[in-house]
Amino acid sequence: MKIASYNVNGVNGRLPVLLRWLKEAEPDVVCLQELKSPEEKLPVAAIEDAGYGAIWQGQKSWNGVAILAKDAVPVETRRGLPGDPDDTHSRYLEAAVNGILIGCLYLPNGNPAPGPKFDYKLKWFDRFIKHAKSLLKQKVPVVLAGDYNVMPTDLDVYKPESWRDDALFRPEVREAFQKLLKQGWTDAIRTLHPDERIYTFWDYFRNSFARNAGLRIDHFLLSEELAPRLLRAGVDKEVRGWEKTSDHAPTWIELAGKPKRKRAAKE
DNA sequence: ATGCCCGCAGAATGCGGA
Repeated sequence: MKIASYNVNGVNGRLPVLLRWLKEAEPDVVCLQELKSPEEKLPVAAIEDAGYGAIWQGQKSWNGVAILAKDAVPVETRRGLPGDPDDTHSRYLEAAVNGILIGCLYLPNGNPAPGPKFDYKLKWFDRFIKHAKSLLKQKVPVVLAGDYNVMPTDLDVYKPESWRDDALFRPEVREAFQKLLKQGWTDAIRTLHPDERIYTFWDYFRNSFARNAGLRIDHFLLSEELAPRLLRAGVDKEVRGWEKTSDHAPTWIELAGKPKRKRAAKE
């Protein structure tokens, strides 16, 4: 079973890239972030035609998350993080698919730091940590997948020195990430590739992708019930080189155990 | 120290991204 996460940076402008990647990569579950689309403009039919059931949390202009499931409809368990009824950002969706609880998140960027946006990031992170703990207590297979906007260690940044004061790398957010791991979550990519430089994002400036000046900010955290099933993890880096592509590349994990699929309609 | 390159909203630039 293959579960992917992809910050598409505008789901409508990116639809050809997304559809091509879905066809080539054939993920069973996909967490999307940064849809940047109001509810009424979400490309629901195109995703269904590609063979995916989906649940969506859109928002005009910014944010937005979705969970896609091949030949299945995700069973929604939560929409939005608990802890702040005034939070209007579309950044968290949760659903059960094939016996796995999927949390799809788009953690706030937080720049410039310090400032109100960084404060919002830290508060959101704190709410996320609390919710993650409540999920662990359920003792079920859980994956928290998405754009965390955090590089956990120096190994996750092409040039750590120049990112020290950035909202994605400041000590407060790296500590928050470590706090999550200490609850018992497994960072899937880093666990399988402990010493490898792996990036999931290359910004549009400065010819970053050609220079491989990247960041690892898209992560999969696995609960203790799910971690033993982890087989492989990787980044579909070539997608970052396509025309009209996102600044993130699709990132994925493979778990032991096939999803129950409906039989194909034709041979 | 700032812009670079992008998408979006919506009609020009401003905002947000990371």
